[in-house]
Amino acid sequence: MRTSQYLLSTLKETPASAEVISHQLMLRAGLVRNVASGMYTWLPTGLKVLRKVENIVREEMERAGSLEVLMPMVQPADLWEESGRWEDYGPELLRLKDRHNRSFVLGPTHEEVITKLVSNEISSYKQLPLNMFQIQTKFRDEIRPRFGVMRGREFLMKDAYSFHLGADCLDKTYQAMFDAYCRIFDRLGLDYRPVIADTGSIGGDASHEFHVLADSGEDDIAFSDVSDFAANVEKAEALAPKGTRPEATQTLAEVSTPNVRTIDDVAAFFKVDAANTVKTLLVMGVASADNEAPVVALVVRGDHQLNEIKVENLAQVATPLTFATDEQILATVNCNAGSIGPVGLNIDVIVDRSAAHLADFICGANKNDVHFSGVNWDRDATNYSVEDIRNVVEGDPSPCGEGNIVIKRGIEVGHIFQLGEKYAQAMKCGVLTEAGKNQTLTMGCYGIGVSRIVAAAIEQNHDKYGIKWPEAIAPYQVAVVPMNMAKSARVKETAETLYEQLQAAGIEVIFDDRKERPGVMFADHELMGTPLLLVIGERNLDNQEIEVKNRITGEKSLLAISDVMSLFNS
RNA sequence: CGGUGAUUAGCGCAGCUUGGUAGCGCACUUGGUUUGGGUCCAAGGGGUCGCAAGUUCGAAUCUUGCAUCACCGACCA
Repeated sequence: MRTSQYLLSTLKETPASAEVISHQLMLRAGLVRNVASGMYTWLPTGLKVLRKVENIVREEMERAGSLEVLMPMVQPADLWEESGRWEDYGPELLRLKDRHNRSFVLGPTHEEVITKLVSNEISSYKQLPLNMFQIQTKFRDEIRPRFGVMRGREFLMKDAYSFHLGADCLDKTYQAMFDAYCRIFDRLGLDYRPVIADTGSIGGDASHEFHVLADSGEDDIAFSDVSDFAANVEKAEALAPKGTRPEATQTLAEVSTPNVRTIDDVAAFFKVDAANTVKTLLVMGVASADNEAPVVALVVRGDHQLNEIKVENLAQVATPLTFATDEQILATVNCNAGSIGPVGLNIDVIVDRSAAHLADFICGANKNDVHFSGVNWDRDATNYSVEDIRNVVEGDPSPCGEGNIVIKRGIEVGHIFQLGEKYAQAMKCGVLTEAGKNQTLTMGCYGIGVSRIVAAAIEQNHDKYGIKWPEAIAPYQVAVVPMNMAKSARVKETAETLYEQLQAAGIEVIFDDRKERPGVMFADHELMGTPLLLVIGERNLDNQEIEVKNRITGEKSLLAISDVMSLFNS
């Protein structure tokens, strides 16, 4: 490609709307342009990268035995009513009507369509297992699109769905997909981790997320500093502290604490670490048949955070998690939120494992402006149950039993689920077994955010000059950059010849034939991240040499013109 | 959806307090200059100041409403 015939569209200045580095660089390097909130046009350079990611994903999915299909982006509402998600999905599902006033949705995912397809096409166990994927535009009406294509409303996704007669068969495909995902991210040249995940709203049993590690990531991942263990912080189990609880050494004391409300206040007032205090949160419990919903107390150590997912999974607590209002708090404990404590509470009290391990701690006294010190479980506070209800923090023992927890940020680029029978059951998708009986199928589903990967790759591979593409997804492998070609006939001739040779060899080459100053050309190619620059100038032509510059390492070297093709022999 | 802020040339911004000819830098066009790291000089083109209503002789500027965009929280590839 010649730059003179290309849409380079590089920007010197950073558009103000771009927050994260990948978004800034994608705009500056001319990869994408914003059309509306969360919707982007892919320019030629960006599309080349997107297609490369797509092709790696496609190749590895096919290698793993998945069959490519293409389903419509617009789907009839009937299907969604059948699965129950017309009700469940909420406003993220963009609904529309056609000219006949029939309802449709813009597909945020394709479980309904594929399950319907399989239910129509497959009737015998002999046709199973079956695994199909597509690479297609999805639309989710995100509450808050941000970070460019990282969280767009319209985005390119690879989604795969597998169908099985039983859990064993699903396990095998799940493992095959897990392995395929590892190969995909290996080939893309990304630093990633598979992590144990919450199954979220899609529901189901086993689930792993694949995260690209980057400080700008939106998810917290908990790792073991020793083993391979990695889990989403929401999912990571917080183990009980080792050993038995220390003995009580202090007596219970009531202390007047005017204007001491927050944990920080309490710790400062008593001159203790927040870890020696507990906070007590009141949330709504599950209503029984004849009663209104009761209030339930949750107790965590002052330095810990409540994990809402873990709490919602408790039988006593209402879903979704709802905090008690100030009026309900007053009615229940007769004090303000800042002075609640577990001593003498006559409601359900659920204590986190770490909080339950404390002795001689400090908590609210259920009287305004009063706290207890020297509190001890069983002696002072009784009738409670102990559960894991907090987020893990750095330094906690790893749930795998080896090492301690380290927390890093990740960008979720892939997610695999074992769905179970949820959709197959709702949409009556079954086959006749060997015994001639109808059996509902078990499903798995496997997603990869293709457009998000492009942004994630940049987050992980850039410097102050611009993008440093991993070789596998660079839009061009090499740039031919002639110095002052307009004035030097032999520079021009050498550059043209090299360009033709490289093209003839099937190498993706961009030839900067603009009448620009060298600095402009260098800046543009470094911004766009082309891995290799061939610089042709009068300076080295006397020796029949050109300069080769490696974008990733920054190394420069001289090379005989006759040896240029040897750069690409691999 | 809640909280915050923004909207003036393709991009980045000033002007608004105190109403009176719409400006700067980058980009773009033309000519010259320069040519191994975003040259320099000169001349030019480009704006219903987000939309609507109101106040006023007169509104980018004041008032009200709406829209859009972005940031902080709850959702997800």
